[in-house]
Amino acid sequence: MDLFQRQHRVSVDSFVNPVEAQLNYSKSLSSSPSLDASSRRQQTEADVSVSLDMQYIVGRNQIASSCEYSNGSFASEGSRVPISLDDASFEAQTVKFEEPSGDSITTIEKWDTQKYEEIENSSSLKFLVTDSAHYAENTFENDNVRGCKKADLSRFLRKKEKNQANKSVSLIDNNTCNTRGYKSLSLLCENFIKLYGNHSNEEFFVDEVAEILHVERRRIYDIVNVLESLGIVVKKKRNHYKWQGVDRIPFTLIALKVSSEVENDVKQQNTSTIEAVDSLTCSSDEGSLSSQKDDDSERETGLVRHRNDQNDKFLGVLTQRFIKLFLESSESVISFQEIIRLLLGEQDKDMKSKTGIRRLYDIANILSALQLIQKTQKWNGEMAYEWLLSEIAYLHIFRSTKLHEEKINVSRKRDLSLSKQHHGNEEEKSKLPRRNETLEHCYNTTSNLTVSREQELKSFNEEDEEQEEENSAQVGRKIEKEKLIPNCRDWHMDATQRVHRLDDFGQFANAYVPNSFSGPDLSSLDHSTLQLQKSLAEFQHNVIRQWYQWFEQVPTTELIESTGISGSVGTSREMSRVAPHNFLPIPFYWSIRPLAGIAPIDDSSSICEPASTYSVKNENVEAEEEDRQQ
DNA sequence: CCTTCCCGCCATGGT
DNA sequence: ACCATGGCGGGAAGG
Repeated sequence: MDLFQRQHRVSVDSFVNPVEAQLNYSKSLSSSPSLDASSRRQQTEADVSVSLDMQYIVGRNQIASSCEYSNGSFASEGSRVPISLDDASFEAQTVKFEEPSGDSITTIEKWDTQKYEEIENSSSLKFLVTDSAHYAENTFENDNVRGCKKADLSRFLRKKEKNQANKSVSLIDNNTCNTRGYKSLSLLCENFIKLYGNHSNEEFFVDEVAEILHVERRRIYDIVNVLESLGIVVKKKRNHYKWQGVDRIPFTLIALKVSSEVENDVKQQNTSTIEAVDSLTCSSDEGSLSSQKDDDSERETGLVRHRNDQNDKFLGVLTQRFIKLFLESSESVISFQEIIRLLLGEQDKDMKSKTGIRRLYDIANILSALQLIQKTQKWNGEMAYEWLLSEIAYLHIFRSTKLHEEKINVSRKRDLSLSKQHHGNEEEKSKLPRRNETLEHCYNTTSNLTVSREQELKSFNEEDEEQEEENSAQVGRKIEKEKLIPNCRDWHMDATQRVHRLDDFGQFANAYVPNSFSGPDLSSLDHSTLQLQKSLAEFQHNVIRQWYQWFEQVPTTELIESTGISGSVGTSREMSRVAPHNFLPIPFYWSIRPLAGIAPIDDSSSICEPASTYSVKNENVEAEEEDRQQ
């Protein structure tokens, strides 16, 4: 039992790869105690000690542990210990906790709360008993109460008959629905997402959705506005939206990240890229040059209103800025007060910004329903929100290919458990310059897109071959991987039964740039914007490739489910809604369907999805072709 | 009491 | 003129 109280050393850059870190951690438990465990976040200190004194049951197959760094900061889900279920069905819960060596530590049956508490009291292991139980309860038994069955509801959507309506009403419990919690925006958003999930291209009408979800139309707008700013839905026309799918999120995030990088660049030095930048971040009017000053003056005020013609939905803009905050920050946890200050400015924060704060609550609730953020607390007790998506995703984006490959090679040649501290420090120092470099690369590639793409693909294939030649053991590993991928999927599908949202990152989607960057009318875009969009797509393609490589070199002895639960704080309701997908590192998920991901963007035939999904892209291509013809 | 944030009024602007 | 949108803030529910 005291196994978990041991202090473990954590090397700085082991955040790179959660699976790897996981394995290292497993090794460290089973063999030598001084091996690297993981910290998911970069720490400035050389190492930090982690005490694994708290364990959270976060799902069916695992416990998440939280760890406390020696510098006082607190991070969760740093390491995970796998547990196994005797029975496959969740109802017959006999849970066996085992340490990685395989010895069973404890067995608990039936989610017996008392037993949990006994153990919790008698040992250093701490379980979030009630929350886990609650979690299980809610995802199964209460599914009909809290959730909406997609089949029933969409049938209702089609027929729209009164009888069907009654049936649908029964899905939503009438007695529990009265409390405030059951009317929350986040829950509503959850249901909304459950309703459409990743069924891209499905179209819906605001009034219908409102009817289905039993809310006022006004609430739908709240959600839709946020979803739209994330690219999940697109407005077609009045009262008419199209569901693009939750799998747009990664791309929107990438785009946001890129745009904030660009903004930072502009702030620092006024380079010649300014026009391009302007057209990327704002709507692309003809006055891209002249409209530069008032932007700055507005920025001081705090309440930045982008003078986007019809796109200036305050909630949407605020949402994007909200997210950018996390994408820019080196911390994953930002206190709510800080968010208020950063987004709403100082202001007489008594009455006036009350409205803004209300909106921030709205946004935060919706985003947490999307599993992008989660409510937590800082050590000083301050209410804060935590960004839930793994940071690796974004770090990898801005890592230059060369260095990345170098690193892969290095790590491939030596044991993964070796310390990489020096390497990590170097990386830390050269981080900023490389970002710019990458951006430049991003721009430069636009000039010769098709060629560079060919080259890239070619070089990628070559690399692939090289990799196989390089190490014959690699082949075996690869085969193992082949087996593994379906397993991942199985797990994935299996988990879907518990958490519907897991399924939401559906088919791989192509590059997408949200409206707020491109402006609604793609055909009217100027040349540089198109170029930028293409380069973005190129960029994403590159990222995907890198991720694929990353996955390639992960030693695949065993994959461990990752999780979203992290904080020790939070109401049980919130905990109950935590779903793993957010922590499924995006690349990990993507790697399930690598071929789709690697498909060249301009070759729509090789993409597994119907071309209609890529309306943005297609329009883009069309516009481009028009350009050429003229 | 303070924090959170649901509700719905009503101005605005598209059809 | 109609009505879909969505900014906005009162004030209720939760802690």
